[in-house]
Amino acid sequence: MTPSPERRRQLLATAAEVFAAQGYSATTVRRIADAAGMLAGSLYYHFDSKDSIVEEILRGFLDELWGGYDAVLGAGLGPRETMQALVTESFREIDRHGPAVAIYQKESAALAARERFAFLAASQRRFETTWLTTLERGGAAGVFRADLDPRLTYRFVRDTVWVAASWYRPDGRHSPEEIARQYLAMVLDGIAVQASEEPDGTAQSIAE
Amino acid sequence: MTPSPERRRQLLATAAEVFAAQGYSATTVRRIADAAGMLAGSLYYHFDSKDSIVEEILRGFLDELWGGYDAVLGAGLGPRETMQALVTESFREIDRHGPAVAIYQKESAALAARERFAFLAASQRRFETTWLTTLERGGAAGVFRADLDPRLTYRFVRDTVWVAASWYRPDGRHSPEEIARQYLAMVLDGIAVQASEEPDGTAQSIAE
Amino acid sequence: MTPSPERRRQLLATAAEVFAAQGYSATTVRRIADAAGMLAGSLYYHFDSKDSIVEEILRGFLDELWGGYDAVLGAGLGPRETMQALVTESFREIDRHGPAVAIYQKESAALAARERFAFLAASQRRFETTWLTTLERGGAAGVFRADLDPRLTYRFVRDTVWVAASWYRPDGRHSPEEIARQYLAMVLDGIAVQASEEPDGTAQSIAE
Amino acid sequence: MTPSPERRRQLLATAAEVFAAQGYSATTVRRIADAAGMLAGSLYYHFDSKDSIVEEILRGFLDELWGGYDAVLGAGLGPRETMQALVTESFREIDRHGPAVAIYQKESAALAARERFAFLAASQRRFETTWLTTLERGGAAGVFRADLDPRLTYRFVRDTVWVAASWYRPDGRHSPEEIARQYLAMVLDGIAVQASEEPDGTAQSIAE
DNA sequence: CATGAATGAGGTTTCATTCAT
DNA sequence: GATGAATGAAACCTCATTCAT
Repeated sequence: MTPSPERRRQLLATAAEVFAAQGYSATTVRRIADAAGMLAGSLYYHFDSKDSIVEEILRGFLDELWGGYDAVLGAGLGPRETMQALVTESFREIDRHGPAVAIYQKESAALAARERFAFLAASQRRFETTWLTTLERGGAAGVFRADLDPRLTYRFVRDTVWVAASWYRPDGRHSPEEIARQYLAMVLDGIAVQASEEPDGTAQSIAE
Repeated sequence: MTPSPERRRQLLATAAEVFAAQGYSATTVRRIADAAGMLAGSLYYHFDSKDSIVEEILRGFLDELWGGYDAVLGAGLGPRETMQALVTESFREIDRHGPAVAIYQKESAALAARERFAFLAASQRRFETTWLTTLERGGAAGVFRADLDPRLTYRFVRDTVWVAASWYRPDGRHSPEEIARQYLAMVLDGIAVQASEEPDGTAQSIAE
Repeated sequence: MTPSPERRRQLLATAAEVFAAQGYSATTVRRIADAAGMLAGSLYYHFDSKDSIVEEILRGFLDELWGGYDAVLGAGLGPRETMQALVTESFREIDRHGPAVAIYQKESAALAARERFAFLAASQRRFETTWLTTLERGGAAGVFRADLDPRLTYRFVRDTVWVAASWYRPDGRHSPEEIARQYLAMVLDGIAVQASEEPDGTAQSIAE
Repeated sequence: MTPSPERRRQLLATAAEVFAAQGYSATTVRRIADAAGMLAGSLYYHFDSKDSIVEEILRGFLDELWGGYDAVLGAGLGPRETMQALVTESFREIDRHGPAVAIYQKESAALAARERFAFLAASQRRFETTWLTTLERGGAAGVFRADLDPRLTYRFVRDTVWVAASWYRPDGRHSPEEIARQYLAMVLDGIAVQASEEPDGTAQSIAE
């Protein structure tokens, strides 16, 4: 009836929600099965193990994300535009796969230590390189402040964006692009009123 | 239960480190005991349960933090100065009790749902009120931008600060006050070069 | 249940090989299905259960074996010739249904305790009677040594023959009759050089 | 009270009996625990896994056995005496650790395929070398028949001895040395009356 | 204070079996 | 005849917790 890959995707989505809500380790395989309307053992018809479920969730997320990032990085944009595009891309990913991003944010530090999840560590290194390069290019070009440690800035931007996955709800009133715009406004220009600033007053409340 | 509060504090510190590194649920009581150089069962001479260990860690953290926050809030500062003081206070707490903050950041969402940890939810509500009030005072006073949704800004600031606990190392080259200063520079003024800005070039690299 | 007895026989042969190689309990129904090129569930079109598969394998083996044994026992041979004929018959069975014999050898002790496999215990009793009678007839007739406990000799002969199923390969260089001949040479006359012996030098290497 | 290594040995002995009786795979960890008077989970205080239990049983058996074998092989005996000593040693091992030998006999073929049990395969190769060398020495010296394939003889002797572990009971009427003597009488001189033979009539019934 | 040994609940996983298609 | 998906029982194992010593 429903073709197999579709069922798999449903189950992965269900599992991702539970993992995101309870934490990977605190989530029992039975809770996932409950949420999917089946018995715990039945999950093993579709997946090898609990580990393989998160692995598939995280790989799917990273593959898609890097697809978007690579497109941005290959577009030959300036540093500020690159940053804007990367952040927008990230919020789109949060919009589409919020639970996967939340899992990534909360669990990858602990998981990355395990051989099976070495790809997480690899991806983290690529993130760092990507962002540092962009920030340093911006520093050299005079569009990003020179008085900030780029590694500190990198962590600031990285965490600030991903942590949004823990509260973002895709059914809110604003598109991911709109949220990205407001986030970028804060990250780039700060929340304080600047001497030269001309507030445009367009920002509105974002539903939780 | 026992006469030696110093041993207790050592054990709590050890437990906090393990919890912070592995996650609460993924940490076994035996791992804590290993790290403390004793057998798992021996921990129960000092503590009632695993839950009571995190509880004590988190209560200790929150008590200390609110001590500092209340002092700031009672000092009659302006919104910008209040914000600066709160963020500085937070980094001091990260400096002193990094693992506790990391646990709070990662686990409190899941724990808060349980009766025993209702104090976490209460504290979260107090956080929200405190920050929203400060941000709104700042908005009314014209020191914080009016074009940003305060609830979005609140989450942005909150996450941005606490998440630092996951990478901050107390043995780094900079004092928590210095890190707070740089963080505030980013949050308040952004990472982009502003038209009116006079970079002072004092920021330096912060060791991980 | 089904019209194709040939398919059934194929499946039984496949199952017997897997059981012989891995042991009955350690063999999963899925492994058998894999070896047969189908899914586990599909086996249940042909057989009622895993138990019924071994049962059929073992019954088939014992029926055929007793057919041969009964022919020998009814032929009115002397004890030494009876023994030679029984051993030869056994090696023919090993040749034709090696895996079934190996299963019988390894699993029948454990299976025989179960009601369903009572026929194994019955067959074992018949074996014992048959061999003991033959050996005792031979003792009385002076063709078998009188200084050996017949029950010990029985076990010696029985195990010595059946255990060969675990290494015998039907594609070796020697016919089962030839192997039986050499085995009988050892069992009857020993491996030591006898004072009166006239070695004929005909024995050759037997392929594994 | 009872010191730890002693408890361990008790548990291993209990486990060995159950494994020998039911087969490794068919034995549940709970059955072992039942036999030991504890709960299944409690076994894991003493052992890492079911696998590690058999491993320890088999290693213990092989270590002890090779201790005895090496002493024999280093004694500079002739081939016939070497064979007699090895068989006697084997029956002593069956006497002391019957269940371990039975497990070895029934399970080692299947287990040896697994990395963890590679030591079984190694030991099997050493067995083969040891026996083949002895048999060939005997063939060259004219004490073992030259008309038999040594590899066939090797299997015959090997199986014939070990398989006795499946019926031997240490509380029987005969010492292991006495059983070895009778077994050697059969293996060396056969069960048939030889032309030159002088039966001494000393052999008696051996209780099962 | 700490250990060694155990408990008991529950977790992940396996597996024979069923059944609609 | 076979598949795909699921069931349910039971397997192995983990782990917080207890307690006599």
